[in-house]
Amino acid sequence: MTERKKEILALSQSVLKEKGYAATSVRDIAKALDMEPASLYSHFKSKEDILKITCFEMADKFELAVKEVNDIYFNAEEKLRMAIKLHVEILTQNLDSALIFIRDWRNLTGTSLTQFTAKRNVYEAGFREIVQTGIDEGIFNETDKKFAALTILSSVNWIVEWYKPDGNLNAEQIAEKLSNFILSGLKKDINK
Amino acid sequence: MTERKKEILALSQSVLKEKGYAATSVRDIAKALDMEPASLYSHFKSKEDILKITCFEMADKFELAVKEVNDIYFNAEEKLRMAIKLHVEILTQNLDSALIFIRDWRNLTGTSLTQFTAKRNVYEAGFREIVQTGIDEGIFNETDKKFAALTILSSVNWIVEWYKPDGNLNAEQIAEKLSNFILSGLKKDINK
DNA sequence: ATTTGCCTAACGAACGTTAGTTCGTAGCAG
DNA sequence: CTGCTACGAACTAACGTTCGTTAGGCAAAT
Repeated sequence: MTERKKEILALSQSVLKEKGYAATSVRDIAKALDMEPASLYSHFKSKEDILKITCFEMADKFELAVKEVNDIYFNAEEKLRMAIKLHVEILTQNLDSALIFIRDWRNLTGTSLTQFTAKRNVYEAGFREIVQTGIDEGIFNETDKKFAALTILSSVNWIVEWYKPDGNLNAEQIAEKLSNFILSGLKKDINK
Repeated sequence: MTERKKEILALSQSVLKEKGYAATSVRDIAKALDMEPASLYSHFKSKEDILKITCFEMADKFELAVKEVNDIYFNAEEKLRMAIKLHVEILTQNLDSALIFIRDWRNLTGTSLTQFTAKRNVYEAGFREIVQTGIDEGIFNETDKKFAALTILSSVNWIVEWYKPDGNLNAEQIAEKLSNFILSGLKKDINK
């Protein structure tokens, strides 16, 4: 991928995140890039190509992160905290792509869609494995693993909806808050 | 709203939930209804009209629910459990509309968009108030209220992505699992 | 001399929407 | 009960616009 292509991709993503993939036209993207719509096709095969690259780049990052966490040995709590931290870092360092990845992947078609959901399932399975480790170690409540993994991911993913890079919380602080919340919940431990 | 209009609205929603508002054409909807695209305009002013009605009907339901919970006196934990239960019930009883409400509201334009986000803020404020009550009563951890409310709402809303009406969990069971998770987290209380 | 990056021009298809019309039926007057 | 009226709900046809995309050319960089 040439520098120019990366540049155009990044700018395209910042346009796509605004109104969503389906509601954004190739002409919208071109206008933001101050070029003609047709010129985009010197770099990308199609509009969907942009979506595909975006979604798969993000999916790869997440997949890699969760594999990394599950390979290294830690106890389950450390694993989960690390997975959440990496996840939040990926999200906040790629806010535009992340939003598109989370919100617009459904607009993929054909084999791209199939392959994407497969990748996504791998990632979710990685999270479930972490939860399972915790249950095995006896430090997590016995709970529906799938349910827990989905609930964790949903709370983490939602941050793309409200996170502002210039806000008063950085990625690490958000990750820690989230980890505490997910691990210990809202209720005070009165025995502490 | 006539019976026929309700019928058409419901069927339109079941079409819209599939590919999302922006990616669904008036012709898609008409085809599912086995009628001509133009005929839809006997019932709705525009495509956006369908989205508007859907979003505001749902917003009204949620707004009403959280008001109800905050008016009646309970302790904070009961309040939160009740709010989550009502929220899950509304979601699961209106799965199509709920998905559109959560995913597609951004496609609203002009004053509809303004009014919608205002309604949504009212609802979120209601949740924050519940969290605040818990902090005041000393049973919830002191935490960023906004952060907590958003995290709670995100985990609850995500169920529209995976909930299947014929699955092995009904709305009440989901609500209870979610409440337990949100209140106590994943970590076992070893002092119990 | 070839490649790269963008251009102009235009294609056919699909888009949301409107105008005007037809058809069945409910309500009512004779 | 019949005949007239009004209206709701659908139709056909088409509108102007926007869509994603392609073909082919041109100028600068390699």
